[in-house]
Formats: sequence, C-alpha cells, structure tokens
Amino acid sequence: MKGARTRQSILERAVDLASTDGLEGLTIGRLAEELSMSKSGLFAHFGSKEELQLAAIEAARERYITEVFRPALGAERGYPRLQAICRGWLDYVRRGVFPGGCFFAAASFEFDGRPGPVRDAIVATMDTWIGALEKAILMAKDEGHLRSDVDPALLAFELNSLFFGANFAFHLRGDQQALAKAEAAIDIRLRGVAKKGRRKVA
Amino acid sequence: MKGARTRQSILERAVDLASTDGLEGLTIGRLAEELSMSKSGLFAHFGSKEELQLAAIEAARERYITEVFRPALGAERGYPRLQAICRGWLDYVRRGVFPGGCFFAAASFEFDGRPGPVRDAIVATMDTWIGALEKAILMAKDEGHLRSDVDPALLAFELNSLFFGANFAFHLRGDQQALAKAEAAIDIRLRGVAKKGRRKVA
DNA sequence: CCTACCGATCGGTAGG
DNA sequence: CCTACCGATCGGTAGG
Repeated sequence: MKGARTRQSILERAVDLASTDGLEGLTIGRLAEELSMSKSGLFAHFGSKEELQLAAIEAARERYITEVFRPALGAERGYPRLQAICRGWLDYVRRGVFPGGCFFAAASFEFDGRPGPVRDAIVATMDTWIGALEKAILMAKDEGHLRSDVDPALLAFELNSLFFGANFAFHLRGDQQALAKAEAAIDIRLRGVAKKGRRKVA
Repeated sequence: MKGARTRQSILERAVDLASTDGLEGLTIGRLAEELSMSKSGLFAHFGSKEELQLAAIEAARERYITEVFRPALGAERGYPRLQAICRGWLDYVRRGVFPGGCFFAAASFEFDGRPGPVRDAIVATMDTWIGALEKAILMAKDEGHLRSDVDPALLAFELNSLFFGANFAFHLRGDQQALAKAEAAIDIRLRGVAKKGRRKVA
C-alpha cells in the first residue's frame, strides 16, 4: 500500500523530469536526489531504467487521460465532443500539464529513430490516441454533424499535426499567437467539414 | 585545410548521430569511436560538447538548405515555389535525409523545455525557417496566386504543423499513408486559399 | 592529432 | 528502503 504510493510519487516526478530532459535524459540518480531518497531504494521499485521509462510512459498516459481526454468526454458526442477535445488540447498546452511541454510529442520525436521496447510503448500509446481521435470524428459523422465524405484518418492526422504544431510554436518558439493560430487553423478545417448549422468552433 | 575537411566529416557523422540519439545523446566518445579517432583528437576541434552541438545544428541547417530548401527555389516564385517547398519537404521525410527523422523537429522537441545556448540556436534556426516559409507565402500573394485575405503567419504555421505531423506519422508510427495524408491535407489547405485557375498541388 | 589521465556520474548489484 | 560498492562511460585536461 505504502509502496504503491511511493511508486506513484516517484512516477509523477519522473514524468515531469522526462518531459524536460527526455526519457533517456531521465536518470535514476537525479530522480532519487530530487525525491530525497537513495538511488538503490528508488531503483528497487523498477528493477531497470527501461522499466522506469515504461512506467513513466504509462503514468504520463494516465495524467493525459485524467487532465485532458476524459473531461472532453463530458461534452455530448459528435461535433461538441470533437470541439471539446480540440479546446482541451490547446488548454493543455497553455496550462503546461507537463512542465517541459507535451510529454508524448517529446517522446515521439526522441524515439522515432530508435528501436526497442520503449519506442514500442510510445508507438502503442500514440496509436491509441490517434484511434481515439478518429473515433470522435467518426461519431461526429454518425451523428450527422460532419459531411459524409470526411475521412476520419485524414482529419485526425491534420488535427494531431496542428496540436503538435501548437506545442512547438508555444513552448519552443514562444510565439504569443501560437494558440490563436492553432485555434484559427482548427476552426478553418472543422468549418470545412461541418454540415450547415454547425459553424462555430470557439 | 585538412583540419577543415576533418571537421566537416566529424560534423556530418555528428548530425546523423544526433538525429537518432538526440543532441544530448550525442557523445564525444561514441562519435570518436565511429570515426576511428581518439576522443581528445576529436574534442580538440570543438573545445566543448556545447560547441559541438552548436556546430552540429549549423551543419544540419546547411544539409537541409542544400538538400531541401535550395532546390525548391528553382521553381518560379509564387504558387509553384510554395508547392515545390511542400513537395520537397515530404520527399525529405521519405528519403530520410537525416537517418533518425527530421533533425529540427527532434531538436525542437528535445529542447523546448530547457534554457541555454543550444536551445537559443535551435530557436533562431526555426525562426529563420518559419520566416522563409512566410516569405514564400507572401510572394505567392504578391504574384496574385493566393487570395489577398491569406494570413502568411497562419498558413506557415499550418504547413509546418503538417510537415512535422508527416515526419511523426512516417518515422514513428510507420503509417504507410502518412505522406499521402500530408499531401492531401496540404492540397485541401492550398486549394482553399488559391485564386481560381490554380487548383492542383500534385 | 595522440596517450594517459582526471573527477563525476551512469545503470546496476550485494547484502542487509 | 538503506549503505557501500562495481565497471563503464561521461565531458574534459595535461602534455606532447
């Protein structure tokens, strides 16, 4: 019980560290020092650095679902929910849910050229996310909110690209208009596929 | 003269290594080993790891300009050149100009949460790139190829997002339709801002 | 451009 | 969860 709580607090810190320094830049020594515990004591919770990385990915996924994705499911299915996901994503960038910017964008670009179990876990997480986005689009089609010729896989690709682009412009470039641009771009795209009577995004 | 050649060959290797392992993951020891030279011999060319990282960013920028950007300038200014930049970018992803995927996307997401001279150099490089993209869009407006209400900063944001999204879908997810999706998304967006008579992207 | 070396830190282990 | 330790590798230096 206590072990599980300790493990969870280690992972929250690990996720924050990895979002700024990367999953490889995350080291057991610094993580232990920040938590004021011994390296070996922390290490005992995971058994290897790779297991720590995999557990951090899972913890980041849970944080993302709790803070960003699940709240959007409160909106009614169809266009409103798709809007809620988009607005929630931009808010996620603004709020800095991960201190070093989007954990998943960072992990994706860190591991896109390297094989191994960590990469595989990132790919699986991103496949699930893109799948969830496609499903929200498909629901909006089924509800008759989007035109029937909309390609969910294509639109999900576009929205995800704009999300990552917003993270890039906001966190790296410090573009003060980053979120306004992303919102405008999403608005343009969604208006292009919405059926009449559904025109506003913001 | 010979020193400059050695330095250049070190940097080409450094850029390749950094594109897969990151600019922090790039180590002097492994780089020296791959080049069959001593660590200190290599080190003498740069003086510090940070200088090596800065030189690698500059070398990557030169490779990008030579392989991707300059060829697109061969197309006539306006819509054709904007198309050429877009097509060149997707081809750049497909060809794997950097073995670990786009060097700049990786570096951007690696350093977006960390201060310092390396981050500053990445920001400056990306600002220049986005500025060049905006300029190409502005030229297309000036030539009368794009509608006069087009916002170059917004369209540059959108195109760059799709470029990075294509890199993500292709290199991380291994999505076989990644480039086709990116091409379709770019086509949709450019057709939306093109003046009549300019409708084809591919 | 080399050999030889430095202190610090890495992931990980032994033993409790 | 700790102390005490391991070999390997890190960035960097001395001296040539």
